[in-house]
Amino acid sequence: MHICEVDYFDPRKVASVKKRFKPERTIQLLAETFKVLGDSTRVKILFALSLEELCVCDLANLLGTSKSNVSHQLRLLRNLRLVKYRRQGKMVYYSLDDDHIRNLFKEGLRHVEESR
Amino acid sequence: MHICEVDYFDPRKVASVKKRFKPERTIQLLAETFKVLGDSTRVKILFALSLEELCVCDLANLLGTSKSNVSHQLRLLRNLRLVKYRRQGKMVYYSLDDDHIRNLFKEGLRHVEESR
DNA sequence: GATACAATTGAATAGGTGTTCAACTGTGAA
DNA sequence: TTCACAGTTGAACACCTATTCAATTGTATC
Repeated sequence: MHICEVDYFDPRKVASVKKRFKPERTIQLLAETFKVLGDSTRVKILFALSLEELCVCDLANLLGTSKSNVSHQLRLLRNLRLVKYRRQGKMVYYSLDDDHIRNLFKEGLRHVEESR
Repeated sequence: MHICEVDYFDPRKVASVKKRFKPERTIQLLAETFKVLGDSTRVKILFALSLEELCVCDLANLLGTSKSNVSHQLRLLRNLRLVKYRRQGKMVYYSLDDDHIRNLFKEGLRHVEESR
């Protein structure tokens, strides 16, 4: 055990971990991605979009909330490229951006469904 | 296209999605799990623990923050059973609870590292 | 043009969250 | 029992976020 000005810790371990650490930017992006998934309204939106392409009105009706709210949440999801959209007339149809997010979702579901 | 009191939407699609929806409790748990992953301090802690078993002091030194802060974050991670710990003398050693969380992490990393 | 309406946007606000500080617990050693 | 210190806890505070409301934009139809 080694000493430091304030506290005891294991500098060998700490150095070894530090060496293998991901760059700050990667950590940041990862946290932001998880954060945007960390809200039940957005989880519902993403789950719905994993089943069908839907418009804002469909989503609002499905979730029992306002179009405005859905639109706000979709903007966050768009910013992190988790969903994509296409315009058809007055409607805007949303869907998942790729299979990555689908896998992330599936892995998360497995975690919460298998434990307890 | 069908009409509803307030807005236009597709009741066939909406009903189909509704039928296949996960229970509210599952959605909630999934959102909570993602939410706890959605903070860079906690991401760092989890990434570090995915490499080595570490004590609170090690983590505080590694992240350049206080033991108090690390301890607070670890409590959140403990509550969702993402990390486990063992006491050895005065020290408490933390590690990832299982491989689930490791996979979730890996999937998230793949997402942010591959895109752009 | 004017109207209808899906969707977006900005402001406002109530409630939530991360970090710090100080006090406290629990364990081992003297 | 007393001390040292790793770790935890609670309160406080500044900051962030989800939702609502009102106003606006964009597209199609009349």
